[in-house]
Amino acid sequence: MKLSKSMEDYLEAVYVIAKNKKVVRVKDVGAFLKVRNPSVIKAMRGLEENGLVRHEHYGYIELTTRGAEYARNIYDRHVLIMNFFTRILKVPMNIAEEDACIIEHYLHKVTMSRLRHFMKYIVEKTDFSSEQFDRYYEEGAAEPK
Amino acid sequence: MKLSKSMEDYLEAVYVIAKNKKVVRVKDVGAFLKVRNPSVIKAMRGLEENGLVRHEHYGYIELTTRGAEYARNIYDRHVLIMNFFTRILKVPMNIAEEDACIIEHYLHKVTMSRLRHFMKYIVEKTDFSSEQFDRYYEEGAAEPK
DNA sequence: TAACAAAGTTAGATGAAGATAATTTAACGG
DNA sequence: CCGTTAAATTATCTTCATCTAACTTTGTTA
Repeated sequence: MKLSKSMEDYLEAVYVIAKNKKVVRVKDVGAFLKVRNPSVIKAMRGLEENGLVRHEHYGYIELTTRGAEYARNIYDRHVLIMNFFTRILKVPMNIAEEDACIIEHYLHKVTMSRLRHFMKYIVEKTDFSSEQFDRYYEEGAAEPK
Repeated sequence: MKLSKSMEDYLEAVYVIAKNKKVVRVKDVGAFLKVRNPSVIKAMRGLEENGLVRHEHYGYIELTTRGAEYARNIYDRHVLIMNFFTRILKVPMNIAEEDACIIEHYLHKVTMSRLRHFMKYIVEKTDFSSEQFDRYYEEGAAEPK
């Protein structure tokens, strides 16, 4: 089963909030994703129909086992992409976060796998240095392409 | 002015088709993007309102100067991302193409700039070898993470 | 314990992006 | 120069993801 980007966002939000807050409420998800409550409700209904969350009427939101698996998968992608952007490319945090939030939903499994290995490889098997690259970038960024 | 992903796709399609075909027609764009003619018409109207294309009734589609600039920008992103995926990560063509088609619309200018410089840096200033990485990947891909 | 505030829910509207079906135009061959 | 066909266009519908406004429930507290 493959969710839409939007539904994946809601699922991931529940996952992330649950990691820090014990219980997850509609308004937490809304605040996290910057959407209104009715949007959250509707999304939770969709996720519930797919057996990914439980949502008690006027109550808490919880991930099912399957939901947690799916969410962890998305979140791992998020972290991997973030690491590539911030540790290798040295993109500023806030920009990396924005970019990761979107493309985490779209990159092919194969691309993710190769990216994961690439990061390991470049650190362990080459003389690449992110600090040196950063200096190189700062010097050359004026005349790009 | 920032177009939606969908509108950028249409604009880029016109640009790419125009590079190989002299004239661009509604059905060419439809075939390229795998959408029906009415969707193309509606999109062209939108691009026209933004001064990015000209579309004669029952006639050809052309980019304006501004449209060509915008389209070239998207296309350059596409090529850059494709190069990263295929030449560095060694992701198979068809997968790289799919991924690039989507994320080209979302990556921040800064991220693109850093990626561009990174590719230059890694090739010119480190001992990274894509062939060697490919071997490393094939050996290690069985036990990921 | 009544009532009030905050959170949740429902109903219904909007806008984007696509589709189908029906109509109109263009253009070419007999 | 007329008719056929392919392409373009219009009108209308669907789905998705959001919103606002109005209502209900819950839980706290005076």
